[in-house]
Amino acid sequence: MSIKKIAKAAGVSTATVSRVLNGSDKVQKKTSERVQGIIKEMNYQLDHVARRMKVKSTDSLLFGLVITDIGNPFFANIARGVEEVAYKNKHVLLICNTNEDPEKEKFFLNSMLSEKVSGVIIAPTAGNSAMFERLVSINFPMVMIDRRQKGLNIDTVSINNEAGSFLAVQRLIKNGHKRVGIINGIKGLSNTEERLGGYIKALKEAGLPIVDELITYGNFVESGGREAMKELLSLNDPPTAVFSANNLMTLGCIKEIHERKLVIPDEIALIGFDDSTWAEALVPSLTTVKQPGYELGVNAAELLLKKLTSNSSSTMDIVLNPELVIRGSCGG
Amino acid sequence: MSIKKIAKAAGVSTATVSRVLNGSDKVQKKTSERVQGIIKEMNYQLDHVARRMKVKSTDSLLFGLVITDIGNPFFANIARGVEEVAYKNKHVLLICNTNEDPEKEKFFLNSMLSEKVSGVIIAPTAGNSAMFERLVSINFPMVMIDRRQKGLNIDTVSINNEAGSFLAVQRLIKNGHKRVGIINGIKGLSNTEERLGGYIKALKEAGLPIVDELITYGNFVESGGREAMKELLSLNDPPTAVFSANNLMTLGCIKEIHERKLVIPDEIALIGFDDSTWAEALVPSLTTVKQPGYELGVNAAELLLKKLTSNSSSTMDIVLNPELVIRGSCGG
DNA sequence: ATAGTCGATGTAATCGGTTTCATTATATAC
DNA sequence: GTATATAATGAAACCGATTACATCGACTAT
Repeated sequence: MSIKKIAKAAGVSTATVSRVLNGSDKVQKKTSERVQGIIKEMNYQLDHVARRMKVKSTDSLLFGLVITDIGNPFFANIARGVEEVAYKNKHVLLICNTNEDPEKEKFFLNSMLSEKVSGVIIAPTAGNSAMFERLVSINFPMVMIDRRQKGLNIDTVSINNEAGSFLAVQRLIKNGHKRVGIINGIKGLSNTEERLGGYIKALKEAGLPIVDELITYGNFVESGGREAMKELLSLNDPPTAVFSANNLMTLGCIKEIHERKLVIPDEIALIGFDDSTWAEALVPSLTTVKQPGYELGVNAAELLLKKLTSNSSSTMDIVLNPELVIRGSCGG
Repeated sequence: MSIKKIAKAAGVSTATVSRVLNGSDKVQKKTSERVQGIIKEMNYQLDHVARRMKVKSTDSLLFGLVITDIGNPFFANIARGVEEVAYKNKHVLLICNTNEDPEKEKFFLNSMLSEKVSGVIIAPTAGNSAMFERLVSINFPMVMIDRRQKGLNIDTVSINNEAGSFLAVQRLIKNGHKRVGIINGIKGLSNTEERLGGYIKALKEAGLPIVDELITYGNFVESGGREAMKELLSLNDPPTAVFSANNLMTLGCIKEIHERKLVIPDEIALIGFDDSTWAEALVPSLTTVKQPGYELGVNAAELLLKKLTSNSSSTMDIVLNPELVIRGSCGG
């Protein structure tokens, strides 16, 4: 079923059908109605692939979303937000999951170009800065989320990681802890660095020393959190409180704590980053820094849409504020 | 950068370039190498949109995935599995999230057609059977997951829900419970019905009565589980054990139980459906029926691929077996 | 030397839309 | 009644690939 058949059936040219389809005002009401009738009747559906060949790529009705871990509820929430806005604007989503692998990311970005998406929303890995520079230089519409790449003139939507981390660590200190450990994310990512920044700031503000052995890194998944927790708990003078910079790693922490039969928060206090559905169900319930993932997704999608319609090349950074949700695990 | 420019630069026709691109054997090695050199040099990337217009749609290198709740780790795992197989086969994924809304689902399915995906993997809502029939009748490659539509001749990959539910309820009975409640999913879906089947079977086998008031329904999200739990606990003779048919609803249950300060498993035993990362971290840890979501996704994608290359119209049902992961919440 | 094969390559149609430009029909001005 | 502006529509080029068919040259067989 093509536009040609509709044109023939309606006794008009394909140009007119196309105009009707696109709601052009240059077609007589009578004609338009007749054509629309036939479109309905013949159950015609526009071929987006063909359309995409001619139309400027900003109108392709297709967004790309590249995230690093679809299994992490934080990113799932982002996807929900992006999808919501996309749906409202009749866009459809190409979603890719890099699993923090730069090779996959490169393949996916090339796919996005080759699929002629209008633009992409991406949580970048640390390994493709050259490619990002190239994309920015050809003015490819892109919004970075969750992480930034320094020195890149590009729109970003992120969380104020430093503030979130600061709030958490400050709280632990306020509750009397002097040795606070951190289980941070992947080195080299902006969010990891910012979270470390907040941690340090809170310690400094309280006049506490920055102790190297209390600063550990995981890889954003459960096993990494568990390993880091083992490391911390094996110290001669282990921390009495821990801030874990990602929800999956927090689960790893908790499992290690349970295995060692330590009592939260009396023997070890804990605050996680990124609130989850299950945080409240834990015993004791988990204090977390709540990141507005859904809103982040919504904002990123709206920003991308705006980008596509305006032709200004100016960029902006949207920073969403996290919130400390105080529950039982931090004591106090 | 188009095939035309490459052709000009290499002094050959576009046909030859296309042949080189597709690894056709009818091109001289010398020519092929020269063209490939130029492709590299000019950083040419094939335009999949244009390609998709000519090529049979089974070769479009694009899959659709339609799920009902990307925020549910079960579906996130499925997506991971599908994506893994897709990536290995150089496919890219159009992912849509219906949120159990048939209108959205209809829109998405139409989009998929219009985007000329090779095929789709879908967890159907209950509201579009006419459309599914139409799609099957035009032989549109489709694999249904998690849920089936009765009377539809279509490939499916699902979990043996009845067996899973049976295992759970049987366990609760074995642990001495005589009044076992169920919090089931959305009425009208095959998985919901099958889970009810397993529940009934286990009760019957134990010679226990089927009590209507112990059978409740939620909507697959936390709030629904909580409401259902309230209902059960408000009965004159409340159940001593509950089987909850979905992980998010289980969280709702637990929160309600905590609010009422009931002790799991002594005052109320609990088994959930679908294992989650957090199940083990709860206190007591949560006994669950583990569904192999990732494997389900992998199988669905492989089945779809097979479907596309074979031209047999025969269909199959792949049923994966769940597993009871016994932890603390079921007592015993 | 001629015909017939075969392999490598080119020509041009095609996929299904959009859009520019030309054309026709209608309305308005004088 | 003629000229001109304006509105509605059509013809055809185009997007960037694939591919059926045509062509051409080299080689083999007779």
